[in-house]
Amino acid sequence: MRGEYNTRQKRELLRFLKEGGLRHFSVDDVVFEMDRQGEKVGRTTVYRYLEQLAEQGSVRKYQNAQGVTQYQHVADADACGGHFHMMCSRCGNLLHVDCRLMGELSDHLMRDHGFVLDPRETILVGVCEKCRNDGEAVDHGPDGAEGCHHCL
Amino acid sequence: MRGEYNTRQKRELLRFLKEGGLRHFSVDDVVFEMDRQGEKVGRTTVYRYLEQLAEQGSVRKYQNAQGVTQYQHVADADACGGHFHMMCSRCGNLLHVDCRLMGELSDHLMRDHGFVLDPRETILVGVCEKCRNDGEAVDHGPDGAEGCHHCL
DNA sequence: TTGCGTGCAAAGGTTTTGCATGGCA
DNA sequence: TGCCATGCAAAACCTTTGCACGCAA
Repeated sequence: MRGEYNTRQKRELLRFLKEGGLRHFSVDDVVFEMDRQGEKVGRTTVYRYLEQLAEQGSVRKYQNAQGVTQYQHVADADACGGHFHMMCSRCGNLLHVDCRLMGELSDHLMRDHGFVLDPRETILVGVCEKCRNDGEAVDHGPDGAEGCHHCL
Repeated sequence: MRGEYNTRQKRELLRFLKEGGLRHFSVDDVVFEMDRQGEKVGRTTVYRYLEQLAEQGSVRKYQNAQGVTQYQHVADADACGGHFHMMCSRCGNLLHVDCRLMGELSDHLMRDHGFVLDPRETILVGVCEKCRNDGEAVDHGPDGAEGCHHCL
């Protein structure tokens, strides 16, 4: 059965994801950055382990604007279950939205359209404030997560 | 300059898209189905022409859950510009949402989060009514577009 | 006739799979 | 010792690019 053995690769991969907070990575990012930290983990192993974590819900998985799979660790399996995400199509960063309004939208779609919205899978796409101001693509730094100051 | 010549491939491709209504296709779907209709069009040409149409706004382009690029023809370039789309993660169908609530959400994200939501790129993911009732994946037929009976 | 459009073939990039080896329990 | 985990190499996919030929204007 899968996930039985406690190996160095699993330990280090999990540590790496935890330390990354809510950052999102491609498989390449993970391989490259872990290598930089002196932890060699095979690309295949990264794919397989992230897939496994995704199935059990402790990482989320989505496609970025370029069609490359991105992964994000959610410490608590429910940490990102209650809110939504916005992705900036310019810089690719993921922002977290925890609005009453999103709940209302969910309720409405369910009640009036019979559609059960999945916050884990849905990503709102647009252009973030910084990119809009800069007028060009920029990297917002390690995370890009921001609290909403106007609704919860 | 691009788009100058009126070729058989362009004509047929456009006809095919128009006849498809709001269906969404992968490049493979287009090549395969057109071939079945007796219209041979090279895969490369399909890629190039769809890309061209996407740039000028008459087809929308997005990644499905498996990371394969999907295209959808929007007869009028603005036909799908003002509203949002929901995709059922079970059957893959795209539904159209034209709610006041989505407008409110846009306004709020803009005003309070500085985020400019793009209706063309954003796809709400969840499970549609039919799949929820069926309890399993089904194909809802050629389109799947539905009007909203409760808000505009 | 000119030069855009087409499509084959090849390259590019990402992800999956086969298989022999390594290492946990 | 038994069996899962790992990682190399190769395959499988999807998409883009190079290039010679075809065809619209």
